[in-house]
Amino acid sequence: MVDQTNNLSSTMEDYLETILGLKQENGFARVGKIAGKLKVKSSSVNSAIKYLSDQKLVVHEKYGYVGLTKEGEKVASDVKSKHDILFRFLTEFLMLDPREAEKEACCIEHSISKKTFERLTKFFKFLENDFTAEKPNVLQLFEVYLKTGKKIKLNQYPRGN
Amino acid sequence: MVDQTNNLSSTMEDYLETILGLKQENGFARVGKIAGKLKVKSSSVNSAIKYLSDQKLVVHEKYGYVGLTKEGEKVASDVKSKHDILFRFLTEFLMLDPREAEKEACCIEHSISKKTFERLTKFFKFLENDFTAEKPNVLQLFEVYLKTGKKIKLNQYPRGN
DNA sequence: TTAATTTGTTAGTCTCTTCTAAAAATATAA
DNA sequence: TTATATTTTTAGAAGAGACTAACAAATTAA
Repeated sequence: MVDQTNNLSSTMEDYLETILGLKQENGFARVGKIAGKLKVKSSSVNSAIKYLSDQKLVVHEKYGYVGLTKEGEKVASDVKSKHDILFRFLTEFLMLDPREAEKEACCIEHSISKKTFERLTKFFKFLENDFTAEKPNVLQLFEVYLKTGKKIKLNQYPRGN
Repeated sequence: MVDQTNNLSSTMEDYLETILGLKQENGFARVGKIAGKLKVKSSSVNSAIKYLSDQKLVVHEKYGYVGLTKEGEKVASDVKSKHDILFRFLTEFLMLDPREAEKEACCIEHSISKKTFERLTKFFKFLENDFTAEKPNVLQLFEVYLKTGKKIKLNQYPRGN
Protein backbone atom coordinates (compact mmCIF):
# COMPACT_ATOMS: atom_id res chain seq x y z
CA MET A 1 0.00 0.00 0.00
CA VAL A 2 1.36 3.34 -1.02
CA ASP A 3 0.93 6.42 1.11
CA GLN A 4 -2.39 7.85 -0.01
CA THR A 5 -1.94 11.11 1.89
CA ASN A 6 -1.54 13.09 -1.29
CA ASN A 7 -1.57 16.47 0.27
CA LEU A 8 -0.59 18.31 -2.85
CA SER A 9 -0.65 22.05 -3.27
CA SER A 10 -2.93 23.40 -5.95
CA THR A 11 0.19 24.44 -7.81
CA MET A 12 1.36 20.86 -8.01
CA GLU A 13 -2.11 19.69 -8.96
CA ASP A 14 -2.00 22.16 -11.82
CA TYR A 15 1.25 20.70 -13.08
CA LEU A 16 -0.16 17.20 -13.05
CA GLU A 17 -3.36 18.26 -14.73
CA THR A 18 -1.43 20.10 -17.42
CA ILE A 19 0.77 17.12 -18.11
CA LEU A 20 -2.30 14.94 -18.49
CA GLY A 21 -3.89 17.48 -20.81
CA LEU A 22 -0.85 17.67 -23.05
CA LYS A 23 -0.58 13.92 -23.24
CA GLN A 24 -4.20 13.72 -24.28
CA GLU A 25 -3.80 16.48 -26.87
CA ASN A 26 -0.39 15.69 -28.32
CA GLY A 27 0.46 12.24 -27.07
CA PHE A 28 3.30 13.55 -24.95
CA ALA A 29 4.32 16.38 -22.64
CA ARG A 30 7.58 18.22 -22.30
CA VAL A 31 8.94 20.99 -20.16
CA GLY A 32 8.49 23.84 -22.62
CA LYS A 33 4.87 23.01 -23.41
CA ILE A 34 3.97 22.69 -19.77
CA ALA A 35 5.54 26.07 -19.14
CA GLY A 36 3.57 27.55 -22.00
CA LYS A 37 0.24 26.24 -20.78
CA LEU A 38 0.81 27.36 -17.22
CA LYS A 39 2.42 30.63 -18.21
CA VAL A 40 5.51 30.08 -16.12
CA LYS A 41 9.16 29.70 -17.06
CA SER A 42 10.71 26.36 -17.89
CA SER A 43 12.89 26.56 -14.83
CA SER A 44 9.78 26.64 -12.67
CA VAL A 45 8.49 23.55 -14.42
CA ASN A 46 11.77 21.90 -13.67
CA SER A 47 11.54 22.53 -9.96
CA ALA A 48 8.01 21.21 -9.91
CA ILE A 49 8.98 18.09 -11.82
CA LYS A 50 11.80 17.42 -9.42
CA TYR A 51 9.36 17.55 -6.54
CA LEU A 52 6.73 15.47 -8.29
CA SER A 53 9.32 12.86 -9.21
CA ASP A 54 10.32 12.55 -5.58
CA GLN A 55 6.64 12.02 -4.81
CA LYS A 56 6.50 9.30 -7.46
CA LEU A 57 3.80 11.11 -9.35
CA VAL A 58 5.80 11.93 -12.43
CA VAL A 59 8.53 10.25 -14.46
CA HIS A 60 11.05 12.25 -16.38
CA GLU A 61 14.36 11.52 -18.03
CA LYS A 62 16.57 14.49 -18.62
CA TYR A 63 15.84 16.39 -21.81
CA GLY A 64 13.05 13.94 -22.55
CA TYR A 65 9.35 13.52 -22.17
CA VAL A 66 7.46 14.06 -18.96
CA GLY A 67 5.11 11.28 -17.97
CA LEU A 68 2.73 10.42 -15.18
CA THR A 69 2.92 7.42 -12.90
CA LYS A 70 -0.25 5.47 -12.23
CA GLU A 71 -0.68 7.44 -9.04
CA GLY A 72 0.07 10.74 -10.76
CA GLU A 73 -2.43 10.00 -13.46
CA LYS A 74 -5.08 9.28 -10.88
CA VAL A 75 -4.50 12.59 -9.14
CA ALA A 76 -4.48 14.42 -12.46
CA SER A 77 -7.68 12.90 -13.70
CA ASP A 78 -9.42 13.47 -10.39
CA VAL A 79 -8.59 17.15 -10.69
CA LYS A 80 -9.71 17.15 -14.30
CA SER A 81 -13.02 15.54 -13.33
CA LYS A 82 -13.60 18.28 -10.81
CA HIS A 83 -12.71 20.86 -13.40
CA ASP A 84 -15.13 19.38 -15.90
CA ILE A 85 -18.10 19.15 -13.58
CA LEU A 86 -17.48 22.70 -12.41
CA PHE A 87 -17.28 23.90 -15.97
CA ARG A 88 -20.58 22.21 -16.73
CA PHE A 89 -22.14 23.71 -13.66
CA LEU A 90 -20.92 27.20 -14.46
CA THR A 91 -21.89 27.11 -18.12
CA GLU A 92 -24.94 24.88 -18.31
CA PHE A 93 -26.42 25.74 -14.98
CA LEU A 94 -25.33 29.24 -14.07
CA MET A 95 -25.02 30.07 -17.77
CA LEU A 96 -21.72 31.85 -17.49
CA ASP A 97 -19.58 32.75 -20.45
CA PRO A 98 -17.46 29.68 -21.30
CA ARG A 99 -14.22 31.64 -21.20
CA GLU A 100 -14.90 32.97 -17.74
CA ALA A 101 -16.20 29.60 -16.62
CA GLU A 102 -13.02 27.96 -17.82
CA LYS A 103 -10.81 30.28 -15.80
CA GLU A 104 -12.99 29.98 -12.77
CA ALA A 105 -13.16 26.20 -12.89
CA CYS A 106 -9.37 26.20 -12.84
CA CYS A 107 -9.40 27.98 -9.48
CA ILE A 108 -12.25 26.18 -7.82
CA GLU A 109 -11.17 22.70 -8.89
CA HIS A 110 -8.56 22.69 -6.13
CA SER A 111 -11.01 23.60 -3.42
CA ILE A 112 -13.91 21.24 -3.78
CA SER A 113 -14.18 17.99 -1.88
CA LYS A 114 -14.85 14.56 -3.24
CA LYS A 115 -18.30 14.78 -1.73
CA THR A 116 -19.13 18.03 -3.47
CA PHE A 117 -17.90 16.58 -6.71
CA GLU A 118 -20.13 13.54 -6.26
CA ARG A 119 -23.15 15.64 -5.42
CA LEU A 120 -22.69 17.84 -8.45
CA THR A 121 -22.33 14.77 -10.60
CA LYS A 122 -25.51 13.34 -9.15
CA PHE A 123 -27.27 16.59 -9.73
CA PHE A 124 -26.51 16.46 -13.43
CA LYS A 125 -27.67 12.85 -13.51
CA PHE A 126 -30.80 14.00 -11.81
CA LEU A 127 -31.40 16.64 -14.45
CA GLU A 128 -30.63 14.31 -17.33
CA ASN A 129 -33.69 13.74 -19.48
CA ASP A 130 -36.75 15.39 -18.24
CA PHE A 131 -38.22 13.29 -15.53
CA THR A 132 -41.20 15.42 -14.86
CA ALA A 133 -44.38 14.80 -16.70
CA GLU A 134 -43.94 18.21 -18.25
CA LYS A 135 -41.44 19.16 -20.91
CA PRO A 136 -39.57 22.14 -19.50
CA ASN A 137 -36.99 21.33 -16.88
CA VAL A 138 -35.49 23.38 -14.14
CA LEU A 139 -32.72 24.73 -16.29
CA GLN A 140 -35.09 26.03 -18.91
CA LEU A 141 -37.19 27.72 -16.30
CA PHE A 142 -34.16 29.24 -14.64
CA GLU A 143 -32.95 30.51 -17.98
CA VAL A 144 -36.24 32.25 -18.57
CA TYR A 145 -36.02 33.73 -15.09
CA LEU A 146 -32.50 35.01 -15.74
CA LYS A 147 -33.57 36.64 -18.98
CA THR A 148 -36.96 38.01 -18.06
CA GLY A 149 -37.00 38.03 -14.29
CA LYS A 150 -40.28 36.13 -14.50
CA LYS A 151 -41.02 32.91 -12.68
CA ILE A 152 -43.30 31.06 -14.98
CA LYS A 153 -45.39 28.12 -13.98
CA LEU A 154 -44.98 24.77 -15.61
CA ASN A 155 -48.38 24.85 -17.16
CA GLN A 156 -47.74 28.30 -18.61
CA TYR A 157 -44.71 27.12 -20.51
CA PRO A 158 -45.23 26.50 -24.22
CA ARG A 159 -45.56 22.82 -24.96
CA GLY A 160 -44.94 20.51 -27.80
CA ASN A 161 -41.46 21.54 -28.95
CA MET B 1 -11.11 58.12 -6.61
CA VAL B 2 -9.19 55.45 -4.79
CA ASP B 3 -7.37 52.69 -6.60
CA GLN B 4 -9.95 49.96 -6.90
CA THR B 5 -7.46 47.36 -8.13
CA ASN B 6 -7.73 45.40 -4.94
CA ASN B 7 -5.79 42.42 -6.05
CA LEU B 8 -5.64 40.82 -2.65
CA SER B 9 -4.38 37.33 -1.96
CA SER B 10 -6.86 34.94 -0.44
CA THR B 11 -4.75 35.02 2.69
CA MET B 12 -5.31 38.74 3.04
CA GLU B 13 -9.00 38.35 2.26
CA ASP B 14 -9.17 35.86 5.09
CA TYR B 15 -7.68 38.33 7.50
CA LEU B 16 -10.19 40.99 6.53
CA GLU B 17 -13.10 38.59 6.73
CA THR B 18 -11.98 37.40 10.15
CA ILE B 19 -11.69 40.93 11.46
CA LEU B 20 -15.20 41.69 10.25
CA GLY B 21 -16.49 38.51 11.86
CA LEU B 22 -14.93 39.31 15.22
CA LYS B 23 -16.30 42.82 15.15
CA GLN B 24 -19.74 41.45 14.48
CA GLU B 25 -19.47 38.84 17.23
CA ASN B 26 -17.66 40.79 19.93
CA GLY B 27 -17.79 44.39 18.87
CA PHE B 28 -14.04 44.51 18.34
CA ALA B 29 -11.09 42.56 17.01
CA ARG B 30 -7.59 42.19 18.29
CA VAL B 31 -4.46 40.40 17.24
CA GLY B 32 -4.77 37.39 19.50
CA LYS B 33 -8.36 36.63 18.56
CA ILE B 34 -7.63 36.93 14.87
CA ALA B 35 -4.74 34.52 15.30
CA GLY B 36 -7.01 32.11 17.14
CA LYS B 37 -9.69 32.13 14.45
CA LEU B 38 -7.26 31.66 11.62
CA LYS B 39 -5.09 29.19 13.53
CA VAL B 40 -1.90 31.12 12.95
CA LYS B 41 0.51 32.80 15.37
CA SER B 42 0.10 36.37 16.48
CA SER B 43 3.28 37.34 14.71
CA SER B 44 1.75 36.28 11.42
CA VAL B 45 -1.27 38.43 12.15
CA ASN B 46 1.08 41.30 12.77
CA SER B 47 2.74 41.00 9.39
CA ALA B 48 -0.63 40.84 7.69
CA ILE B 49 -1.90 43.87 9.55
CA LYS B 50 1.16 45.82 8.56
CA TYR B 51 0.49 45.03 4.91
CA LEU B 52 -3.23 45.74 5.16
CA SER B 53 -2.55 49.06 6.87
CA ASP B 54 -0.29 50.07 4.03
CA GLN B 55 -3.12 49.19 1.68
CA LYS B 56 -5.46 51.37 3.73
CA LEU B 57 -7.78 48.47 4.41
CA VAL B 58 -7.18 48.20 8.12
CA VAL B 59 -6.51 50.61 10.97
CA HIS B 60 -4.52 49.58 13.98
CA GLU B 61 -2.84 51.39 16.80
CA LYS B 62 -0.16 49.46 18.61
CA TYR B 63 -1.44 47.15 21.33
CA GLY B 64 -4.97 48.24 20.53
CA TYR B 65 -7.97 47.20 18.51
CA VAL B 66 -7.86 46.28 14.87
CA GLY B 67 -10.43 47.99 12.69
CA LEU B 68 -11.46 48.11 9.08
CA THR B 69 -11.49 51.15 6.86
CA LYS B 70 -14.53 51.76 4.69
CA GLU B 71 -12.71 50.10 1.82
CA GLY B 72 -11.56 47.21 3.99
CA GLU B 73 -15.06 46.63 5.24
CA LYS B 74 -16.34 46.50 1.69
CA VAL B 75 -13.81 43.86 0.71
CA ALA B 76 -14.53 41.88 3.85
CA SER B 77 -18.26 41.89 3.40
CA ASP B 78 -17.98 40.99 -0.27
CA VAL B 79 -15.99 37.94 0.71
CA LYS B 80 -18.49 37.14 3.43
CA SER B 81 -21.35 37.39 0.96
CA LYS B 82 -19.63 34.90 -1.28
CA HIS B 83 -19.02 32.65 1.67
CA ASP B 84 -22.66 32.79 2.68
CA ILE B 85 -24.11 32.04 -0.71
CA LEU B 86 -21.68 29.16 -1.14
CA PHE B 87 -22.61 27.80 2.25
CA ARG B 88 -26.26 27.95 1.28
CA PHE B 89 -25.57 26.25 -1.98
CA LEU B 90 -23.54 23.49 -0.39
CA THR B 91 -25.96 22.80 2.44
CA GLU B 92 -29.39 23.59 1.03
CA PHE B 93 -28.76 22.53 -2.49
CA LEU B 94 -26.07 19.87 -2.48
CA MET B 95 -27.12 18.87 1.03
CA LEU B 96 -23.65 18.61 2.42
CA ASP B 97 -22.88 18.38 6.08
CA PRO B 98 -22.78 21.92 7.49
CA ARG B 99 -19.34 21.45 9.02
CA GLU B 100 -17.84 20.32 5.75
CA ALA B 101 -19.75 22.96 3.85
CA GLU B 102 -18.38 25.62 6.16
CA LYS B 103 -14.80 24.60 5.56
CA GLU B 104 -15.32 24.29 1.87
CA ALA B 105 -17.03 27.65 1.53
CA CYS B 106 -13.96 29.17 3.16
CA CYS B 107 -11.80 27.87 0.32
CA ILE B 108 -14.07 28.53 -2.61
CA GLU B 109 -15.07 32.02 -1.51
CA HIS B 110 -11.76 33.34 -2.82
CA SER B 111 -12.16 31.80 -6.24
CA ILE B 112 -15.60 32.77 -7.42
CA SER B 113 -16.27 35.80 -9.55
CA LYS B 114 -18.79 38.52 -8.96
CA LYS B 115 -20.82 37.09 -11.81
CA THR B 116 -20.94 33.63 -10.30
CA PHE B 117 -21.96 35.12 -7.01
CA GLU B 118 -24.76 37.03 -8.70
CA ARG B 119 -25.99 33.99 -10.58
CA LEU B 120 -26.06 31.87 -7.46
CA THR B 121 -27.97 34.59 -5.69
CA LYS B 122 -30.45 34.74 -8.51
CA PHE B 123 -30.82 31.02 -8.46
CA PHE B 124 -31.90 31.08 -4.85
CA LYS B 125 -34.31 33.88 -5.65
CA PHE B 126 -35.61 31.72 -8.43
CA LEU B 127 -36.18 28.81 -6.10
CA GLU B 128 -37.80 30.92 -3.42
CA ASN B 129 -41.40 29.91 -2.88
CA ASP B 130 -42.71 27.29 -5.14
CA PHE B 131 -43.51 28.86 -8.42
CA THR B 132 -44.76 25.78 -10.15
CA ALA B 133 -48.36 24.80 -9.93
CA GLU B 134 -47.26 21.73 -8.03
CA LYS B 135 -46.03 21.61 -4.48
CA PRO B 136 -42.68 19.85 -4.65
CA ASN B 137 -39.85 21.96 -5.97
CA VAL B 138 -36.58 21.01 -7.52
CA LEU B 139 -34.78 20.73 -4.24
CA GLN B 140 -37.29 18.31 -2.82
CA LEU B 141 -37.15 16.17 -5.91
CA PHE B 142 -33.37 16.22 -5.88
CA GLU B 143 -33.37 15.23 -2.24
CA VAL B 144 -35.54 12.24 -3.00
CA TYR B 145 -33.21 11.34 -5.84
CA LEU B 146 -30.18 11.55 -3.58
CA LYS B 147 -31.80 9.33 -1.00
CA THR B 148 -33.51 6.77 -3.17
CA GLY B 149 -31.86 7.10 -6.55
CA LYS B 150 -35.33 7.43 -8.02
CA LYS B 151 -36.44 10.21 -10.29
CA ILE B 152 -40.04 10.71 -9.43
CA LYS B 153 -42.48 12.57 -11.56
CA LEU B 154 -44.27 15.59 -10.27
CA ASN B 155 -47.64 13.90 -10.36
CA GLN B 156 -46.32 10.92 -8.44
CA TYR B 157 -45.23 13.05 -5.53
CA PRO B 158 -47.55 13.01 -2.53
CA ARG B 159 -49.68 16.10 -2.41
CA GLY B 160 -51.41 18.18 0.16
CA ASN B 161 -48.73 18.58 2.84
C1' DT C 1 2.66 49.95 43.60
C1' DT C 2 5.26 46.29 42.67
C1' DA C 3 5.16 41.47 40.81
C1' DA C 4 3.18 38.16 37.82
C1' DT C 5 0.64 37.14 33.80
C1' DT C 6 -1.15 37.89 29.48
C1' DT C 7 -0.95 40.01 25.06
C1' DG C 8 1.43 42.19 21.27
C1' DT C 9 5.69 43.25 18.67
C1' DT C 10 10.17 42.57 16.47
C1' DA C 11 13.80 40.16 14.31
C1' DG C 12 15.23 36.57 11.92
C1' DT C 13 14.51 31.90 9.73
C1' DC C 14 12.13 28.54 6.71
C1' DT C 15 9.31 26.75 2.85
C1' DC C 16 7.08 27.31 -1.44
C1' DT C 17 6.98 28.98 -5.86
C1' DT C 18 8.42 31.99 -8.90
C1' DC C 19 12.07 34.40 -11.54
C1' DT C 20 16.73 35.58 -14.21
C1' DA C 21 20.99 34.41 -16.15
C1' DA C 22 24.17 31.26 -17.62
C1' DA C 23 25.52 26.66 -19.01
C1' DA C 24 24.57 22.22 -21.21
C1' DA C 25 22.21 19.18 -24.23
C1' DT C 26 19.63 18.36 -28.30
C1' DA C 27 17.81 19.38 -32.83
C1' DT C 28 18.07 21.82 -37.30
C1' DA C 29 20.36 23.94 -41.26
C1' DA C 30 24.22 24.79 -44.17
C1' DT D 1 29.66 17.48 -40.02
C1' DT D 2 30.19 21.67 -38.33
C1' DA D 3 27.57 25.86 -37.04
C1' DT D 4 23.27 27.75 -35.43
C1' DA D 5 19.13 27.67 -33.08
C1' DT D 6 16.15 25.72 -29.73
C1' DT D 7 15.17 23.49 -25.52
C1' DT D 8 16.34 22.02 -21.01
C1' DT D 9 18.85 22.30 -16.83
C1' DT D 10 21.29 24.47 -13.00
C1' DA D 11 22.34 27.91 -9.66
C1' DG D 12 21.06 31.50 -7.15
C1' DA D 13 17.80 35.33 -5.81
C1' DA D 14 13.29 37.23 -4.51
C1' DG D 15 8.60 37.61 -2.45
C1' DA D 16 4.71 35.83 0.29
C1' DG D 17 3.43 34.00 4.34
C1' DA D 18 4.19 31.03 7.94
C1' DC D 19 7.12 30.02 12.23
C1' DT D 20 10.17 30.56 16.76
C1' DA D 21 12.32 33.08 20.24
C1' DA D 22 13.19 37.07 22.59
C1' DC D 23 11.54 41.41 24.02
C1' DA D 24 8.06 45.14 25.29
C1' DA D 25 3.72 46.77 26.71
C1' DA D 26 -0.52 46.26 29.11
C1' DT D 27 -3.33 44.10 32.39
C1' DT D 28 -4.36 41.66 36.69
C1' DA D 29 -3.30 40.09 41.28
C1' DA D 30 -0.93 40.73 45.66
